[in-house]
Parts: sequence; C-alpha cells; structure tokens
Amino acid sequence: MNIEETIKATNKLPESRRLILNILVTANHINDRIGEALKGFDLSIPQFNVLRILRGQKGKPANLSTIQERMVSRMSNTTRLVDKLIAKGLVERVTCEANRRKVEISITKKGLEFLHEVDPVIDNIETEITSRINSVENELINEKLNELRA
Amino acid sequence: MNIEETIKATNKLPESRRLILNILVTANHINDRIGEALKGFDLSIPQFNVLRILRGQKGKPANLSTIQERMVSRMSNTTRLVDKLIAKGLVERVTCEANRRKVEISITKKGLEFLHEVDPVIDNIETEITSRINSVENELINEKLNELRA
DNA sequence: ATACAAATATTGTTATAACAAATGAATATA
DNA sequence: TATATTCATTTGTTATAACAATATTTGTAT
Repeated sequence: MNIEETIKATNKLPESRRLILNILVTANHINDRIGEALKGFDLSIPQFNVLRILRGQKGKPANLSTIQERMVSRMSNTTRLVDKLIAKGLVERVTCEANRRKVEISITKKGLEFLHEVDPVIDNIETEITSRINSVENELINEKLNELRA
Repeated sequence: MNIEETIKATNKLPESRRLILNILVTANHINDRIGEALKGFDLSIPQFNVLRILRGQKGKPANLSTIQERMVSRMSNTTRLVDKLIAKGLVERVTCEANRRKVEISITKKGLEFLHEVDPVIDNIETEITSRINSVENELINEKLNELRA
C-alpha cells in the first residue's frame, strides 16, 4: 500500500512531502511492531536502546552523555531512564573516580542475559520487515537516507 | 554521514538492523527539524498534523476516528489533542446530528489562515531535505518503503 | 418493545517526555 | 588562592502520551 492510501490523503502530495511522510509513517510502523514485541518484556523502546548501547561497550562503562549521543532518539532525561533500568537490576551506576561529575553506567550480568532473550524476537521482526526487499535495494536506501540527513 | 557513524555503533550491524536503524534515525532527524520550526508557532507536530488533515477535508467536517486513521502517528487520546486546537480557536467541534455518538470536527477560518503562515516554513524544510536526492531516487525509495510496510 | 452488544467519544489515572533550574565538581582566570 | 566559568548530571515542574474504564448512542436479536 502506498502512503497516499495508508494515510488516506485526499489530495495529491508534492513529491517532497510524499517522501517525508513515507519515511515518518514507515518509522512509525517499525516502532509499533518493535514496541509491541517489547511490551511482552516490560521494556520500552528507549530502555531497550540503552541496553543495547551498554552491551556495545563490551564491558567498558559509559557515562550519560555517551549514551545520549548514541541513542536513536535523543532524549532530555536519560537519568530517569537509567534509573528504571537500575530498578530492574539490568544496569548499574557508579560515580566515576577520575572525574566525579561523571557517572559510569554498565549493563549487569542479569541485563546481558535478559537482552539475550529479547534479541531473537527483535531480530525476527527486523529481518521479516527488511526481507521484503533485496540486498542491493537495502544498500541503496541506506545510502540515500544518509544523504537526506547530510 | 552513515548510520554507524551517526549513532557511533561500535560493532558491525547486520544489514537488516542497519536499515531499520537508518529509517528510525532519519525519521527522528526529520521530526527534530520540523518540530523545531513548529515551536516558533507554538504548535506540536501532532497538532500540525491534525490541522492539515482537517484542511484536507475541504470544508467537510471529520469525526475523531477519521482523524485518527489519517494521522502519521496514531495516538490514543485525540480528544484532548483536538481540545488544545479548539482552545486556540483553530478548530471547532459540534456533535453530529445524524449519529449523536460522533462529533464533527472542522478547521476554522482562523485555523486556515494560521496554516497558511506555517506552510511555507515546513515546505522549505521538506524540500531542502529531499532536494539532496533526485526524482528517480525519490520515487524508488517511496516504492521500497511501501514494500517494507506491506 | 426490551435487552444486549457494538460503536464512538470522553474522562481518569499513571507513566513518560520536555523544559528549565539547580547541584556539585573540575577547570580557567585574575 | 579566590572567584568565575564550564561541565556532567540530577531534580522539579509541567505537558503530553499510554492505558483502562466509563458514558452515551445506535444497532440487532428476541
């Protein structure tokens, strides 16, 4: 289904707006699918995002600003987001000794095990969605999206 | 800049996740740009979205469910979103005589004039972003995004 | 007609996000 | 060294979103 149908646009959209809307609607669709799956794990998308970032650190702790700059969707209060993950025992935080303004945040063993359970569910969704186009097309869209953000 | 750099991914991303992340990050980028511009008009993105939907009705009022199914980002409480627009005098609501469960929502003259001011600002952003790729590429991405949502 | 179910919107409540201000620590400057 | 400035995070407050429950009207079956 094309975007015009999807959002039931009544009048013809200019080419620029059509692409913009399509990207936004598609992103929304993806978020809905992933968010729905994460609900089964009592995890929000930003929380999942932070967990993956911390795992990506491979043991090395991250401070708040590092997390923020790597998040898909930048957010104002990452502190409280981390608080939630700490409350669940998935993450831990110690104040950095070298620079006591900073904090060192890292994923716990429990957090890693938890992610390990969640991963395949999300992987399935991601591959299911992207499998509808081929590798060449995938790569092309990647390039073009990069250009749009340039 | 590619997504790996943009989100500073430490390890190589599988092709499926890379595309998914790229779409999400790009959508976020677009929303940030548009949201920033709308702030000058004291308007949120969903509010702007509703106004455009109502204008698209060309005089014919819309009820809540119609608005919801046309929104880029489906939301649970459209009632209160419309309330905000009514408070600003940009929209009006009367209960539908034919089916008194429904309401008839329409954009006011003031709302139309207001949109007319906002439009060029958003148009500029949309064309500025999309002008970085050509028409053929634009069309191709549109098609492929449609397939991803299929 | 009456009762029951479905449609449509609203309201209440709780969680999350956005924004601004404040804290505390490090660094630069005089 | 004292003071100001900047940095990194936290906290308070307000706005918005998500979720569940509640009207209210309509449609349907008996």
